[in-house]
Amino acid sequence: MEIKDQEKSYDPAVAESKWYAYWEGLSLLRAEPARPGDSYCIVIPPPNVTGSLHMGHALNVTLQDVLIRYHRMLGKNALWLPGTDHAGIATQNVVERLLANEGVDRQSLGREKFEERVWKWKEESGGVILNQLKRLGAACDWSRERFTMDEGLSRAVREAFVLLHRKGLIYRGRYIINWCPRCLTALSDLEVAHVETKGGLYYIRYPELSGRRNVVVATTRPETMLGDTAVAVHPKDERYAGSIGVTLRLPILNRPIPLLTDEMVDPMFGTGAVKITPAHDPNDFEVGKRHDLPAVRVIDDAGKMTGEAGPFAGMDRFACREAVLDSLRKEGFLVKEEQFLHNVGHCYRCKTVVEPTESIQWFVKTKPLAEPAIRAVQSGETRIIPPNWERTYFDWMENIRDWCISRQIWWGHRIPAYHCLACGLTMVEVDAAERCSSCGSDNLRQEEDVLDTWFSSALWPFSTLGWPDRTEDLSRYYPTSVLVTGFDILFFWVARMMMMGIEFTGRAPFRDVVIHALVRDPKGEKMSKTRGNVIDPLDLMERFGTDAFRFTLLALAAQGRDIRISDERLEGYRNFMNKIFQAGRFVRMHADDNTSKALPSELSAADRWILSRLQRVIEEIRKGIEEYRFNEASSAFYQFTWHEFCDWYLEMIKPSLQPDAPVETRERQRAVLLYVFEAILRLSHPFLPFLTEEIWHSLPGKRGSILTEVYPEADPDRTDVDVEKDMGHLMEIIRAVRNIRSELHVPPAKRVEIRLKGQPEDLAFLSDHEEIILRLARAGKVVHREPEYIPVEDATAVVNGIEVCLPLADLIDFRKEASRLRKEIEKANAELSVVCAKLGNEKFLANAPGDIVEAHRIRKGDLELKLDSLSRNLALVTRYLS
RNA sequence: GGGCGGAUAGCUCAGUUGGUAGAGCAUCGCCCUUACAAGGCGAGGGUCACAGGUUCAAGUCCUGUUCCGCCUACCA
Repeated sequence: MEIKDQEKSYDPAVAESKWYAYWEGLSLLRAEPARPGDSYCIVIPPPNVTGSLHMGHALNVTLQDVLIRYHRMLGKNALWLPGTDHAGIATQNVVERLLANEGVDRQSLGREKFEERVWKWKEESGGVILNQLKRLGAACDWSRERFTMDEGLSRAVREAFVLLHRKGLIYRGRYIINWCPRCLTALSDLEVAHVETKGGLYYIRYPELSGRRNVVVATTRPETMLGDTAVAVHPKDERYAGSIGVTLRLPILNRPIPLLTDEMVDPMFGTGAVKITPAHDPNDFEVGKRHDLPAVRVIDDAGKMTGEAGPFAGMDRFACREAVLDSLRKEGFLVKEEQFLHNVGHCYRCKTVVEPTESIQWFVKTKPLAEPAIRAVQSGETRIIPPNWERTYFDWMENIRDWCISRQIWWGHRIPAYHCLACGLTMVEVDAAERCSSCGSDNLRQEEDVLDTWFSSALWPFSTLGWPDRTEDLSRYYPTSVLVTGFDILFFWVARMMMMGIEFTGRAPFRDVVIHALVRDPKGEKMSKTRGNVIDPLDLMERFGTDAFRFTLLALAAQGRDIRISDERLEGYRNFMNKIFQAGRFVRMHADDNTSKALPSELSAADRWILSRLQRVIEEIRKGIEEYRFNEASSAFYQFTWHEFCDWYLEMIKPSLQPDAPVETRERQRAVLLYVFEAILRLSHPFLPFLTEEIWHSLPGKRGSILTEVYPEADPDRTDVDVEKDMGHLMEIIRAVRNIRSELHVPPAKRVEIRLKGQPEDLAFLSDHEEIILRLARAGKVVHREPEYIPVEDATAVVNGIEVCLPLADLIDFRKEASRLRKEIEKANAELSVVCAKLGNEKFLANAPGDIVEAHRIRKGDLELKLDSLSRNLALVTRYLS
């Protein structure tokens, strides 16, 4: 596995095609509970089996992969457990569509055949996304892959259901729920998406039976009037005081209904009178219960009007709305129509308008489960990151309502309840019941409904580890270390895992919950199929390489902010990948099998400088990863690798790598070079798994996978403040010379002389490292001048009290030089006045900390010195001009 | 209705105990210098949305305003 050196630039396809198989082949991704090390565990948010990789997955998975690889390199016993979710309604819809293409519907196929068909589909197409995760580099332990409907997890679901039922935390009853007339199932409150919709507000006159007076009600859904069984007003509403208790006549159907009072009514809205439809409105349902009103279902499961709707029976609910309005208009009952903006609930899977409907369903009683889940976050047992999501979590948990968990679909965990057809008893059992425990009849029928997909998802962090069995994995890896997820499923999933995790294991399922951003298109719009602005991660990986793609996501992953992905950004990081690759080539040109792996004891200033910088960047990167500030970690790495290691360090050490350098110097230099570069690769392996593995194997020496290397640790003894300062000055001098050369258009080939003027002690370090200045500033020689030296025909700059003079009499355009100096003076003056203003302020001197004041004083001195030199030099130049 | 977030260089965004405003891309010069033109070197560009306040000192803390997102809610 060698890189061909004739390749001029990095070709990601080559590296990406081989290394994943290599890791898998060596079982490097497999976790072993028996191995030592603190455990570090992540369970993947299981993608839907119907899914294919989108940007959200890519970001989510990249973050987790960074964490897993990082902690593995730290020596932790790391497990990343992958899997997929059966995604009840979504999957059923997909397969139903396939069947429709064949001209078959699920009813005619029958439940059993249909389920077989879905399983078959799952086996054939369900694995697509997992292979896509591999392309991303996800270092998951595939030997532990799970599926929410595999045998173990299904048993966990039944077990959980039974335990909750025994505790009275699952119940069955007739309530109003959200019904999707297209999916033909109940939905939980969360599965209803509210969409602001323009509609009408219709005022309808309900006459008193006596005929003397009328009550006018306002409604957005006139068709439901057919199911009205009362009209309600607020008890303190004086407008209706005289009418309370009278009987009204429901228009069209002419049904007598009472006028009653209820606190729920807002007297300020509409007319202050509300029509009550207990069968089709959650509020009305409650009112109906309080007043013992009949509930009349006028809309059936498919959204068609029932026989109760009289003349409208069989009509679609929306057609009926118009028909009812027509009828009311004709008969003079419609007194007013207004435009009205309100929220309409839609099925989150198929976007059909949801119909609130009264029916018999199963529910989880959530309050008792929510309380400990709230406490777990309050106490810090689980941390939510960034913490501003805590409030959202608390708000939802504190106002939680019971969770409707039964679904009238076929694909999912069938509820483990058995109805006795003989005596009517319902039994809830983990294993299929054979006889009625009350009457002994064997005429039992299992509940037809299946569970909400999110019920099994709620068990995911422990069911995947073997629960309800007390497995080795469970005790080793639970509670898990971190959950990485998007905020869109905070309630659907995170909150419920918290509740169930604590209920069944006694412990919150995660140490940390990391909430990351949404990935948007370059214009900042949410990607969606209907908008047609979906960016395919696989396409980006193809075009820019997986590592560049991952690095882009990481660099943009600032906490609490959405990500806009764009080609420009990817290009930049693709170039960075190539930069690292080229640096690898450079290292390979010099280091060989004989190069020492240990750092030599004797180190040049440049070596000590890069090593010192390396310690700092190691700390920054580690801190960034540990605090989930991936953008900070990646940008620290970028900055160091490109602009310090490549731009400065490599350039500085080139001479000592040349054949004419003394052998010992060369060998020492090679050792340091290899050492630092290896550190760079190890540091970035969690970000750039393919590139680093590729280069790692190309370096001299026999090597295993970089995946199993130790992550660099900062060594405080290698940080060297002095050398950082000295080298900083040296670099500034070089920059100053380059600036002058560039501004004055000195020909690149011109070897200028550099005269450094200053106090001997300030010049000492520079004179020791003249060769670096010569090389990087393209100088012919460096000469030191006493402070008394007067640069008559020189271009000049001032850096840290040292005057940099370039004798360029023959080359200088003195007008340009004068304007360059004026610009410098202007800048320095502006800054000086700010600094002086502060130092002249007594309150500043009295209140600001000593080190700040001192820093200002030093700054002032520097600026004055600089101004002094600059203006003197300007005077010289202008004299020359005239 | 409630909550959360955003407004900083032409564009996209960093900026965590308040202490001299940063990056990438784009722009403008110069350069094929033997790792890299997917490159190197240099440069220009910001009254940090607006108005107040706290402080010696505010992009950073507080209050209010405007505009833009998102989440949530049983006003028919």
